[in-house]
Amino acid sequence: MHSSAQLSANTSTLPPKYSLPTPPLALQSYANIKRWPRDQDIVYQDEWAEDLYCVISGAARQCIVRPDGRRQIVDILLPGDFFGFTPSSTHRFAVQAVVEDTIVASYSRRRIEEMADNDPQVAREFRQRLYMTISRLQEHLLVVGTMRAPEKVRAFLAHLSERIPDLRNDGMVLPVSRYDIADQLGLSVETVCRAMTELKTSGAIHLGGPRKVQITAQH
Amino acid sequence: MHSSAQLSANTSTLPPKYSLPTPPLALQSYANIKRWPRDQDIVYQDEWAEDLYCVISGAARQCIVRPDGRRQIVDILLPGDFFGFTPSSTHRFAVQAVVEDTIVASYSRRRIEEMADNDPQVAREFRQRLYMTISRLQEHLLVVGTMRAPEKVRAFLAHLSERIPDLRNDGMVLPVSRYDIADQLGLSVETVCRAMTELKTSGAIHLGGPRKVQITAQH
DNA sequence: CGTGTATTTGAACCGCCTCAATCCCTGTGG
DNA sequence: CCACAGGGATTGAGGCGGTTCAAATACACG
Repeated sequence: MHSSAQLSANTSTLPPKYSLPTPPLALQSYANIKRWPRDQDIVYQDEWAEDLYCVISGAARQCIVRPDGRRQIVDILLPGDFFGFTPSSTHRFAVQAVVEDTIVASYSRRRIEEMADNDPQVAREFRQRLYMTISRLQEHLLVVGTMRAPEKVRAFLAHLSERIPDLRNDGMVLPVSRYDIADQLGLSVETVCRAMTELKTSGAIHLGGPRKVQITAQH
Repeated sequence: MHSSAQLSANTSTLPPKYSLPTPPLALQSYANIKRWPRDQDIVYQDEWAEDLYCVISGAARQCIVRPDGRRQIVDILLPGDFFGFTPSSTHRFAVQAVVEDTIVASYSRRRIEEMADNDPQVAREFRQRLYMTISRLQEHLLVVGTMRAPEKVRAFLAHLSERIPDLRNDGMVLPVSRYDIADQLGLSVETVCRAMTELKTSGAIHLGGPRKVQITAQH
């Protein structure tokens, strides 16, 4: 019954920057696992907020489409990332699978709250996740607010490479399209492309195909 | 001993959008209250993260100064807002008083965590605050990412007016300068000014002095 | 191998930034 | 009481970065 032992032991010692490696085992038995096709809505905009979610594998985007058609991505969600937090009774943002067969665990909000009430350790881990979400958002705000296009893209790639779990020696495979990058950074697709080639030319990154990026150690 | 009764009773019923009206009474006895002069650092960038904070009155900005001198404000903190959350062991961002005599309560992080462990109700309220912080950041990201200057300023004013506690009939008194607005929206001061006069001209807002703004109901 | 989508490149335009100057408001000292 | 100083706010002119529109290329899938 007391499930603390199953938790990844990293609530007092401080975890890596933006994500915890695994979904919380303590909640495993309550998880409702689903597999999602690409571009499918996992959470609809303004949907009633009954569940919380954790990405198991793949990737998702948390975004909103404004009346004028512009889309803003507020967060890219990778394995281990929770989403669905809201102070309101509905989800303000939609969440969509970015890659085919994205696997997501969902948990009854009410049940998670109950578990947190009964097990301080669960509550702690939960808070830890919330801290990381806040940290990620703030860091992203910094990028969107102060940088120019090539810098933005560089920072985006750097942050992503820190968070991507299966990082190969020859670089990473981008889970997202240029459009996704553009919509997250507040740029047009074209500008993202230009920034990308500029970074390649300047030697900041190496491109082995549009989705295969390696960040160069030095400038 | 059991302090739940003192809490503002709004953890299951859902609270207003971005802030809770009062600081949590349950923590009152542990609060370390301080008064801050304008522009003073309440939290230093990269300072060791031992405390959590709650604005009692006045206002504060959470920001960072980049190597190139550009400043980004990631959050404006008003009465009832908590700050100091971080998954790391240091504070990534500085927090400064925006208005003279800003009053801030600080709490030992460790002690708060202990209280949350012992009292589920405290933990719940705490999570609620975290949700609101996330919500505010996401909303802000939306503004910075998708809008153009006048729209940004308009949205900023709208959000602020929803959060400001002492809202007078003839509008609100801006706690922040044009520079603060600029640094939060990723604009230059001049552009903020131009946007401001444009909004005034178009009738979207009414200005009774630089710091006295009234948002017009229509358009 | 063809079709549709993603990515990349080019050219012209526009919004925002920079630089500069002026105005306004407040506080201070003569 | 007024002159002055200083910081915030505003307005103007010119340049640059990013957007938009258009087109070409690369790539994945049937």
